[in-house]
Amino acid sequence: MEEEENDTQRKILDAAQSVFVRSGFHGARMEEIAREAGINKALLHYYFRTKEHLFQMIFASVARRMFPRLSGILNGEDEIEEKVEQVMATYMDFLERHPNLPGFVINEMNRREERLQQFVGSLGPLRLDRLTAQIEARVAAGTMRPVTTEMFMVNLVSLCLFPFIARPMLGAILGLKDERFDEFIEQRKRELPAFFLNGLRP
Amino acid sequence: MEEEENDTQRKILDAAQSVFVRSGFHGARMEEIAREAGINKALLHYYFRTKEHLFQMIFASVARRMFPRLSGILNGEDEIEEKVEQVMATYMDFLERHPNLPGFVINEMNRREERLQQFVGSLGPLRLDRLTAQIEARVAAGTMRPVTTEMFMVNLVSLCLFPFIARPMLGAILGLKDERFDEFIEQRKRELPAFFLNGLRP
DNA sequence: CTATACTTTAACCATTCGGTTAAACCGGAT
DNA sequence: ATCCGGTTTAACCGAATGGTTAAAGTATAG
Repeated sequence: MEEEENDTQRKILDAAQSVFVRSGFHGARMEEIAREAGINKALLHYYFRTKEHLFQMIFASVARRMFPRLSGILNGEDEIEEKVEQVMATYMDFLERHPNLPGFVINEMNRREERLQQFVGSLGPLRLDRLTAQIEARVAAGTMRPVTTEMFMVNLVSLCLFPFIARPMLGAILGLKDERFDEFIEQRKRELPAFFLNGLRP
Repeated sequence: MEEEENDTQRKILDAAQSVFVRSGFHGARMEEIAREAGINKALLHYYFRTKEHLFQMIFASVARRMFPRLSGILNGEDEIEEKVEQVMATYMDFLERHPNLPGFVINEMNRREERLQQFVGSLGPLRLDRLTAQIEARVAAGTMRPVTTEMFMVNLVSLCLFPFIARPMLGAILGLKDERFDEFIEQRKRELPAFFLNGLRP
């Protein structure tokens, strides 16, 4: 009785995500998805009519997971220092487990404007008023240099996300491959909050 | 007599870069490149035998321009503060003029390992020993918190590059579109060096 | 038993796309 | 006049690919 959302469908979605993320929409082959799901093309189309349709499922699902629980932390009651530490830890832990989701999402968004809507739609509403209030209070008190919430957020996300998006490039330029890269990330997790918070001191 | 490297060839390369950067290797269509160059498919293959061949030209050329003159500045004689300001200014000016080159390069590198070689080959040798010496001196003097040259570089590049790579995403999340985005970047150019340098204070 | 949903097999269609070919055209250099 | 490289036109090829179809097998629930 349709218990657990159907095993085959699950296998298809997993395979599709793997292939789409690895190859992008244009590079992905339906045949490959079928093979990786352990089924055949006919059944694939039986479940998901078109490539476009399947892709949209995957994209929405991946986009939804791109910022895991950060919104809650950022608009919570903790002090800024606490928030920054928690967000960075949470986010980089997540990225270590899913290192190539962001590159996929960002790239597909660059290619087709329509995906923007899907992306926005998949996001919970981003409420940052409490964070903004905290920042403004600090600035007014002179304990933080003037900074907009936008700038704050972009810096935060840049520092977390970029190394994963550009991983092969960093590998090539700085010789950060595999284990070296993992070490690098571990070190980064330790240093980044202090670096970021320090940068905001007046 | 073969004056200026051939006009048609130039037009083809320009069109190819435009299309490849916009659509990626798999998304790009030879027909479209021909059209955008104002010629036809036959002539396109007359100049560049295969899509792969044409792509490699473009990729190498674009990769070569991805870090314009940063190496020279970073290993120069100036003080670190001066270097950081110059690098950020130079780089972000460049990125304002070529906002989508990095996304293209990084993405293609993510898709096919072989491109790493091409990328590395297109880079001048990256010498950072003088910068490293400066950092170490500062750290030893207690005027800078301990940081590796790698971490220094990744932070620097992250903060400059990421907003351009993720431009549509930032547009969607933070409402930074077009003019707003340009303003944002201008503001960023002013604030970023101080933020970065400040982050390294002990 | 039988209806129904799931699954396989295998062939097939239409389109797209990279790439080729052949013929003719054109302009400038010799 | 002729030669030649660049250029166009237009047709064509072959492979890959998204998608369809028909027929048959399997399982399970009623």
